[in-house]
Amino acid sequence: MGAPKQKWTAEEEAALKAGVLKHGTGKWRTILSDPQFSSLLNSRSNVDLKDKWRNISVTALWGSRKKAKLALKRALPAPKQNDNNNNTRALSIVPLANDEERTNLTTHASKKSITSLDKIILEAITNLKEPRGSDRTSIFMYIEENFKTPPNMKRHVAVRLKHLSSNGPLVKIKHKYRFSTNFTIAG
Amino acid sequence: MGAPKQKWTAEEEAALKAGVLKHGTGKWRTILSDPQFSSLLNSRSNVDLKDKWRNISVTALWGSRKKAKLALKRALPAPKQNDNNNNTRALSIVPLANDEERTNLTTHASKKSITSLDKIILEAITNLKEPRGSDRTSIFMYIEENFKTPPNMKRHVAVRLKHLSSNGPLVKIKHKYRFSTNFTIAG
DNA sequence: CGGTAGGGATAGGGTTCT
DNA sequence: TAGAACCCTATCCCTACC
Repeated sequence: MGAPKQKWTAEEEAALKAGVLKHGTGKWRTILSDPQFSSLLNSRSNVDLKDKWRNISVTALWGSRKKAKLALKRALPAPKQNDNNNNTRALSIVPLANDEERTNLTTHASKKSITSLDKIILEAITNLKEPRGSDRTSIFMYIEENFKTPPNMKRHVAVRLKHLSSNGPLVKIKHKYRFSTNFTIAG
Repeated sequence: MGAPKQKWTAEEEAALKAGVLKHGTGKWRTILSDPQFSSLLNSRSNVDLKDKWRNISVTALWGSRKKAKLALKRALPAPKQNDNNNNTRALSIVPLANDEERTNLTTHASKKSITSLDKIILEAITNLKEPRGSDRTSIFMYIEENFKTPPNMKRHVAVRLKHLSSNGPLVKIKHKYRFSTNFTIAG
């Protein structure tokens, strides 16, 4: 606590961007030592520069999509399960177009253009990183956000969840104080 | 998502308080990993601990002053040091009522009904266990949380900090990249 | 040691639920 | 309106690797 967070000012951010343009990314100490920037960045360390640049990059990547998501979230106060589509044609789930984004966030799932549903479910649970496991709704939402899905995705996912937890790599967790059942990866 | 709010039990709260006294504030993951507390807190995340500690601190800090302060805070966008209480009557700081808790959890501070301010300051720094020392604000907060204080406590503490660090057992630490000064116990 | 990359933790503002 | 629980993410810290 001895240190309140030191928020980046617009000037500092501009200096960092200019520094990267001049010296390239990964040259944090060089940027700091450049007299052109050192006065503006004198309260930052090379590691601070690296972290801030990472943060700038991430928000730039996600910026547009995030706003759409937030708007959606506000429009739907209670996004109740509304799966009235009984279509039963085969599943074909493919990753969303902008793969650089996904690659940033996933550690192990790669850019295959077609992935099996079970793998997608495991990826969802892994990346959601919920300490007590993820429930079906969370898993649905993750998949919807990260893959192009057919209208009956939820039904298929529910079937696979049941299968994976009865004789596979998933474990059901029923919380003491909650109603929903969560799923985690066994081990 | 599919999860009603999980209210904190008294046991969990006690475990959290004990954990903070043992490891210091801001050591949420450490507290969670400590076998002394992990079983009691196993349904909480490190972020849950942080949030709960914030709630505890806020409600403990302000009994009656709360509303006035909040109003003030909203009125002043940049809340500069505003200690306009120039009262100079003597300090009388006493430990908070629930001494069983404090005594259970602190190793050396005992239940004296009156403790000298210098001792309280050392207790604060010791128990906060901040790796690079604690700044005045942290010390103030610790004292306000653990003792019943008069309105001009901060002024007196500031005076004693200056004294203790100029010719006593405290050492000032000035961080390379920051403005605030921290204090640690010399040795 | 000094430097960078990347994972992970924390702080503090916001939001939701009761 | 308020308080408690929870979410979001910029900032900061730790460790592995040169």
